[in-house]
Amino acid sequence: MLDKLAQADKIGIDTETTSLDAMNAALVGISIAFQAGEAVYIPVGHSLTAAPEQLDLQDVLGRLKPHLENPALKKIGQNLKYDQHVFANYDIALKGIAGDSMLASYIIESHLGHGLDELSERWLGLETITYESLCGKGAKQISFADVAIGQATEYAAQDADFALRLEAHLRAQMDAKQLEMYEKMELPVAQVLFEMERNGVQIDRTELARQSAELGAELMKLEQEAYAAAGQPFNLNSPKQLQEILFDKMGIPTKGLKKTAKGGISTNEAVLEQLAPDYPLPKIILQNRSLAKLKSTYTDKLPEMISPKDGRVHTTYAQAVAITGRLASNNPNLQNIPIRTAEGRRVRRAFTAPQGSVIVSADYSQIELRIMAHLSGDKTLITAFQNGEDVHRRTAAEVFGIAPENVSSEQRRYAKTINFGLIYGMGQYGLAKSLGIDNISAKNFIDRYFARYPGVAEYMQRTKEQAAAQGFVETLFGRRLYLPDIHNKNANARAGAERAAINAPMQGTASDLIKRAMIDVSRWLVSDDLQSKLIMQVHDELVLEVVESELETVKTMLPKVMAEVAQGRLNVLLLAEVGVGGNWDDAH
DNA sequence: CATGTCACG
DNA sequence: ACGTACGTGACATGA
Repeated sequence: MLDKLAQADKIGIDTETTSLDAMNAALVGISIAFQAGEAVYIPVGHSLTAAPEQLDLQDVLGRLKPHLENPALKKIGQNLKYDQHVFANYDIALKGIAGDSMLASYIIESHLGHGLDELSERWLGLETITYESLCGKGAKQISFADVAIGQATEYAAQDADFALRLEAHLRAQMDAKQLEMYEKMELPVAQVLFEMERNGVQIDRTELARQSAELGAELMKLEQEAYAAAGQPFNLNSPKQLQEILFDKMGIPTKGLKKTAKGGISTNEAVLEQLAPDYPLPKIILQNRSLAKLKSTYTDKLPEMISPKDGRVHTTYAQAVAITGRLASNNPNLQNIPIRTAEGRRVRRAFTAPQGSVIVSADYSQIELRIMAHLSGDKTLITAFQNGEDVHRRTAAEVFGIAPENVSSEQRRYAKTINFGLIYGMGQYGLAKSLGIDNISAKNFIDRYFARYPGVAEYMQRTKEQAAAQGFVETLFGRRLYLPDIHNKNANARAGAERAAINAPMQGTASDLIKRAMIDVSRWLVSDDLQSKLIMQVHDELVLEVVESELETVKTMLPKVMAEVAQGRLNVLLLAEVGVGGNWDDAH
């Protein structure tokens, strides 16, 4: 096999491990495919009962390392970022990553599944051996290390083989733009994500423990208050029990209250806010919900996720989940850390930089609105951005027919709501609700908006028509977003697809742009030999850990690099705003 | 495993 | 009669 490896210029590769958590996974075996239908499996970590005879792990890795680290030997796999972490756990830097079947599928059909089993069936018509068929599922699942060598070999070798075949097949389906997105955007981004995941972020455990204790005390008080208001104890965290207390026991009228999908009366925030002026319990529940969320999801949970190896938290970025091209973050999700309320925001004080470093955050200013200005070609909107105006104020001035300096704060708020709402395809109903005005006024307001911004109205219309005619819309860089429901005979589903069609090019183009920024920032840090590192991405924001000696350089260069990613492709400027601090809150 | 709820951009 | 602004992930409950 080593002889073959020395001759090969491209291989399929896959690892079998003890865990889905890549940075803590131990190797069980490695499979390598040389061509369609030809692959080997090297067991190195099976239990003795599963594989009585195995080569020595360190010996195997020592012999493979030069090949794995050889950038000239092309590696193809399924979600190679995972395998890259596994190899990195053994001090092997996987090089020459030239293709990834998961990312290839994502480029072609972001709205469908990208699992290897599913792809093999869909594209190659090949039935796969499933992981579950070998290891079972749920509580009774066994470790891959305990799978007998015969079965393990079939399974593992097949995965490397199918990934190799699939990647070639999918690559051949791409047009020139898609191929460019794949090779120049998604594959390089995967490398940046690998680095960011590996870097992790330092979390102050003591700070979170303090907050947990405070929240715990507050929650105890609220619990007692709730029991008193309800006249009996109950589980505040149970929507079912709460519903019984409010609408059966207390007999609160349910007329006009929102229902859940299953037809019960909802106890969500909007409903409780509605009831709060008339009853004490809803207000208590609202406070309880907000604090309980902070405690269970953030202040209690994040410390559990700190790696004992380096005292840092390592998220996993999912690159092929969101149909618009956005990333998603999980285990833990670092893209939904609270910011909107003061109590929630405190969680960010626990995201810290080590001694001698600071947190630097840079976020794109109104990137989706700028993209709307570009895509619609609307002169007024574009001019406002080019002149660095306050766009919401300008919108208010246009729509209310007054001078910008005479716009009241309420008028500006209206304009801001409509500017953002349009990005999501909001209608008069939604606008009326979020502004607290009636439908007719909302309709009026929208009409005036479109009269002042005819380019935007045309864009909305054009996008819907394109979606209906082609079944997909595109981002500025040619990422395709399919809308299967655009011809659904259910009017609600169809309307939903139309709103998605309007939103997708804006959200998707913004995603493309920040992905380019991540690639460029990463290359700049390497080429300028800086120690500063990317540690998080939150859709329109990049967060870095910056050594103090590099702070001035980063403060100057980071927004510059981020603003230049669209060079020549957008008819509006991009602006990135930088903040610095000892923690993520202060960096905002 | 489904449901309801709520955190983010 | 229903739903009504797009895209995500995580938690607690309860069947």
